[in-house]
Amino acid sequence: MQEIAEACGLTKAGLYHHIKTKEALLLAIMHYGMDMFEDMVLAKAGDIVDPVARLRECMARNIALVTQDASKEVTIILHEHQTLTGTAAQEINVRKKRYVRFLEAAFREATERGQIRPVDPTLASFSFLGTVLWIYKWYRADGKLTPREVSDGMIDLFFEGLMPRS
Amino acid sequence: MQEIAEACGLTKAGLYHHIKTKEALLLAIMHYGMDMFEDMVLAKAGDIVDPVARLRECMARNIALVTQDASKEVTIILHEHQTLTGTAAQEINVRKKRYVRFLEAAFREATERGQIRPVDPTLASFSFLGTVLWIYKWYRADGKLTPREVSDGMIDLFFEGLMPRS
DNA sequence: TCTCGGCCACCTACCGATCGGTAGGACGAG
DNA sequence: CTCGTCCTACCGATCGGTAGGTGGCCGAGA
Repeated sequence: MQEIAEACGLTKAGLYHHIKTKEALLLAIMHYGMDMFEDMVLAKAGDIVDPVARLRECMARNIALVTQDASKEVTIILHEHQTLTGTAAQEINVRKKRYVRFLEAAFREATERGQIRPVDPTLASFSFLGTVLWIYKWYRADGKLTPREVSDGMIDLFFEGLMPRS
Repeated sequence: MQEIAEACGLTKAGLYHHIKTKEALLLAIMHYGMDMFEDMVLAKAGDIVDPVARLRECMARNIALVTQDASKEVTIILHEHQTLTGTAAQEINVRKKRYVRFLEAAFREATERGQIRPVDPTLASFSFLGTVLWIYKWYRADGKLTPREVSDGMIDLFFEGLMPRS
């Protein structure tokens, strides 16, 4: 809290004038991160009609978010996934679950349209999320891979698969 | 440290008789987790000749490790990935990187043999790891999915892909 | 066989530093 | 004069860690 206050150009007491507790601040940061996510991913990809195209656009935008635009704001949501307690934890979990339901619906729709093999929508969603969100653990902006290379490569792998097309 | 000592049936001073610092204890716990991982995954799957079969066995054993056998010991390595500092961080990073190199080699070998499409081995490895290791964030033993269902479903998705076989 | 010295595991009691948080006032703007 | 912002100065609790002992076990020597 000391360091956060200094970074805001305040003393600790000055910071506590604006927030009630440390956990309330974390909650506000996470809501801010979820806002950014919804603005930059769901709002842009959510109304694409074709479910596979919707999922591809979602993955591209989500990877961009994690690798560049808002890595700090978003990765804190990912890393501190067990930190909040009580109603604060529930608030964020509700917003997270909306994303999972959104992905599940897209996979289900794609299956029904016959665009993809019949797969468990839940497992497909968590596989999608693992591929995309694990990136925050290993990706470094000063590394060999550009955000674009990661994005294109991951999307190709996830949607086109490993096996040679017969 | 207080709680750990009590769980060991010791006082805090008694615990500190056995370890030097809190960080040294975390390092020891992580080495123990890496030992378990290498015993139960690499040692069992490492010498399978066929690279794709090797990767499939690896994924199955890794998912089993995260969902049942050693979730506590292994997930602490995953979650506290930025906690250690200095040489301790290096020690664990070296062991982690060995696993990444092992996966990369398998993907490269599978590509050279023509068993899979030509893909970037690094991206394929991190996609593999994301799928498998993200599980610790969402999987609950008392949930709907059994470890077996997760394992079978994830392996099918990762290796057979989403698209219908043409 | 007895005993004595040393060692090892572990304890009580405590340390300074830092933690999250607050009381009460200063100060500028309207 | 008041209201909202932000400060100085401080709080009790907890943090990681330690000094200095206590008590039991084990091997060596008489």
